[in-house]
Amino acid sequence: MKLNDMLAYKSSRLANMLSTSLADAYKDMGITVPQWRVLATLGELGELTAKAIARHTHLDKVTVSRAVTQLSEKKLINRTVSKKDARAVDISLSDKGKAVYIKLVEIVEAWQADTLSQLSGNISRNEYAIFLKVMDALISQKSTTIE
Amino acid sequence: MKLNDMLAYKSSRLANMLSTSLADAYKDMGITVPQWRVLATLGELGELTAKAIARHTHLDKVTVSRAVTQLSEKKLINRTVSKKDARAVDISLSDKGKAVYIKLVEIVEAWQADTLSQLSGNISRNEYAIFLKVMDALISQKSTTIE
DNA sequence: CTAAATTAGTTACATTTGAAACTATTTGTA
DNA sequence: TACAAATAGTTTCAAATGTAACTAATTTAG
Repeated sequence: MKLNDMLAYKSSRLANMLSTSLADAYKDMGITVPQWRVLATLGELGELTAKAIARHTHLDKVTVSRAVTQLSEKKLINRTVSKKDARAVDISLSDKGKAVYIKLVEIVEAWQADTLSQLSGNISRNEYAIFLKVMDALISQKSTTIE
Repeated sequence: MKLNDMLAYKSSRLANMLSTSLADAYKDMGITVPQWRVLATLGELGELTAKAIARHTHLDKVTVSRAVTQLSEKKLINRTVSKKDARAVDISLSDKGKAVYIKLVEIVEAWQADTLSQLSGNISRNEYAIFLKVMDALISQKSTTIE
């Protein structure tokens, strides 16, 4: 078996390339990957605790804590101690954060549409759908095995 | 668009899970991911310079340099200054390195076979082939764009 | 009710990683 | 030839990331 046929190697290479390519598209906004995942989660789900964000983004709680601190320094989120549990912090997008989130989603959607359209010569819509299905199957297999 | 529908996010999650799962399978051997990639390349292609290893593994040259140093300390590889170019180092597997490589390939193949067999309830052979094809198409798209 | 165990989040520390600077050698060019 | 530019590989430094230890609050068991 050759390195290029190894599933873990190939998917790690793909992920690196996609992440780099996408991060390039939004690097002007001064947002890191963990920060983007936190913003995306808050934009999608509204007010959440740090723990809930970690669960949804699959980021480490330390990484979330740091991203939240950084986003707070940029005034993109609001943090208030939870009424129900004084250990927890309720986190939500500020108005400025909402604007950044909307802009980021536009960028990500454009990047993704562009990526897919460049694929369309070689890969059909149906093949791409199968690709997503296999990814999901692998993710759910490994998440029940490991997590 | 939701986080879970984002291609870069999903593929990064998949790569993390696969890498972790596989690295778990060979962690007893005390080999790191970069070390494994170097061993796999030398096992596949024979004697190479560090630069050639970096090109084939898509690892940074610094990462290769360090992995090579570590593998040399473990006596898994031989390094000799190249006859043709005194700046370059020819690197090849030692006998001990070959034995470790063979063992590692067994482990990786078993892991991969197991991963695929667990998939077989939901995903057909053909669907899996399409998955690989789309991965390759994405990788080659982004490698011409970026690298 | 109270003490032990658990939980949310942060901080401290060690490890990994890559960019930039550096050394030694080779190549290209006048 | 000789000197500038390029190249192979290493080392140094700073940034990112995760583990473990920690603080403060909550839950659970007796």
